[in-house]
Amino acid sequence: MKSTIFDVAQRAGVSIKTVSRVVNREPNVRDVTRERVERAIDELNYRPDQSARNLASHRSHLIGLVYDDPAAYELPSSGYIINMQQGALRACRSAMHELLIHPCDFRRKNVGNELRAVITDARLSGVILAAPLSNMSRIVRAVQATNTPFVRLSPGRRLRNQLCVVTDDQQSCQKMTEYLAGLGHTRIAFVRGNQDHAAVSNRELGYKDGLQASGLKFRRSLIADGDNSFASGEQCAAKLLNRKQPPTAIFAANDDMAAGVIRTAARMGISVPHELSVAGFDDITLARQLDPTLTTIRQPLASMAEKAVAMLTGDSEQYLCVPASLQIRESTGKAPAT
Amino acid sequence: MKSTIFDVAQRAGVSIKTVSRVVNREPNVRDVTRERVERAIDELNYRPDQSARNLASHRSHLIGLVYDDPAAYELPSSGYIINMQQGALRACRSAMHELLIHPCDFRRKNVGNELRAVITDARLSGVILAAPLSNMSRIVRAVQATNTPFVRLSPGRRLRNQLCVVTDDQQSCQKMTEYLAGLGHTRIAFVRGNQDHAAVSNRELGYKDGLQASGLKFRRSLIADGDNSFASGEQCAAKLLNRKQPPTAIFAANDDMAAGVIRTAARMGISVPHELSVAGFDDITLARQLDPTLTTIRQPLASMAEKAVAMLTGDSEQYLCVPASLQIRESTGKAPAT
DNA sequence: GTGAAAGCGCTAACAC
DNA sequence: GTGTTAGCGCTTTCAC
Repeated sequence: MKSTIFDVAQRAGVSIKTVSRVVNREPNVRDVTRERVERAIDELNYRPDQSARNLASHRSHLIGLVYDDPAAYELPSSGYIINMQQGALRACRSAMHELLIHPCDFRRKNVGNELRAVITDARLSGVILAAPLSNMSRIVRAVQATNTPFVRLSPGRRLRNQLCVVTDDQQSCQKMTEYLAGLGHTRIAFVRGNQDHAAVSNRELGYKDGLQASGLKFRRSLIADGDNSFASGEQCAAKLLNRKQPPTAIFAANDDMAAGVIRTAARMGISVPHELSVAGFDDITLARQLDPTLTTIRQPLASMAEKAVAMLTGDSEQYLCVPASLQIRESTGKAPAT
Repeated sequence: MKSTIFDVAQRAGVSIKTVSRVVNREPNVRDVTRERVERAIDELNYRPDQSARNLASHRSHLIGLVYDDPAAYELPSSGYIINMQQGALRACRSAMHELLIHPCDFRRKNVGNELRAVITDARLSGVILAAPLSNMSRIVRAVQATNTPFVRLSPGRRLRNQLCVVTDDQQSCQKMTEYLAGLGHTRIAFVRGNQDHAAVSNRELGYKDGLQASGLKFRRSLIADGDNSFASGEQCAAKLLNRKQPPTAIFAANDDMAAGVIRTAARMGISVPHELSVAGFDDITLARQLDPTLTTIRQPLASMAEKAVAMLTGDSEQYLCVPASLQIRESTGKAPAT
């Protein structure tokens, strides 16, 4: 029924090693021979057995995608994960690898051991560590201990000799801030995200850069502390908008919080964007479903994951930055006339 | 470095076959022997090599989760997928299997062959086919052709001799309709979903059952045709609400469309739930973020996927129905006084 | 209850 | 350029 490398060799009149060479695209095969083998492969509908190949080669052709477990809390970040998966899958397919997903709750005591177990048990040939796990030393060390190549996604800050793929959080946030300033806003507030997530922290730096580049003064009172959740966005908005001198623009470090800001504004009878401009970061699906639709920064997660897989399966790059892009929609507009 | 079954056998003073028996929980091992082997395993930190085990046993310990590729179109169904993945992963872990995800665009010409290739190449030991792929005969046949055990999720209608896991779409929709009728609504509209998706069609049947059970007459004019998308929900709502006798309640076949209904109502200045009640199906994350929060039916996707994996890895059941549950929130209320 | 031996289908190392 | 041979680390079969 299922044909093996022997069947192919026999039919093509060559040795199994030659078949192996053809299958693995190794050199040292004459074109005629190669064609003959390929014909035999087609005729027999031969497909190499992965288990046998893995066993003999000590490699698994499996890439692990490790990310914060969404089951651990209530969060709408599913789009984030799906995007990564899509990018990673795309790259895996073209590199003849498979993808193993591994959501993982960093709050658990034993994550380190569990991670090590998964990686070694499955003999993963590479691991992708998504943010915010990528900036948690406990997690990174566990992966490192397995001696498996790994790349970190948005680790916040770069470490030498470690593969990583990032986006330009800081610069794109500077651009967004400058864009808001360009609309005439002078009191631009910023809603911080969860400080566990290093890349998100970088967004605040970009906000400050943007203020400076626009000749605006940074005011501590225009900063609010959120935790990346919708609810925290609502709370921060309430706090900011109840000030004697409320901001005319609020820039949130992620879209969920920005959505919370819009909701609170609506409840307070503040019209977006006429009285208040709101911007976010991520470009989750919700951004286009909100009313008004949300101006935000699109994080190229799928490309980032794709590049990460490529790093593990061939590309020799060590560090890659995939630029984010401003998505201007309905939630931002000219500053209201005083 | 990495220890093998030989190392364990040597240390325990037994043959490798006995170690194998212990590892695989096979019978015919004396307790003393078993303990001795287990101690050796611990001491050596032995973990069986999956590739070797798969090669020798002709099984892969891999379950494939196949679902409609979200990249194929613009859809916020990521929560749907994440939920399935979570359930499937949970069951895989307890059954010592791994999960391979495989988003797949059924609109492509070659899906059948691609699917066959993935399944046979990876030697999957089982496949889970999510809706709506589970009710597409082209897809089902392709999976069938591989002779790999598979279970269908929400296939719309049951087929004999085929494993499947469903939820009670029809009954829960009847309950929702009865609930709305119980609030005094007499003109309850229904927004149909995509007819490609058989299980979604069953929801309309439940709506009709509910009307009947409540003594209400079915009116063709209170049915609108959506396609599961947010935008189609908006359009259907506009159509329904512009009638001379508009409905006082709209029940949409999924949450995305229900969200579109709420949006349109807001734009038309119709207050939800005071002038209009709105209900959905699925209980996606968005349901709790809408304003007002959405009354809906929670589809137990994670459990369904979990049971599906269990069917493939041990459980001998053929058919399983996991009940859905009403989630009453802010978007439904008493019918307005005439 | 336990063990010996024969593969599983491939890759790696080296010979030719 | 191509073939030979020896494993990879397990499970299976069957003998004891």
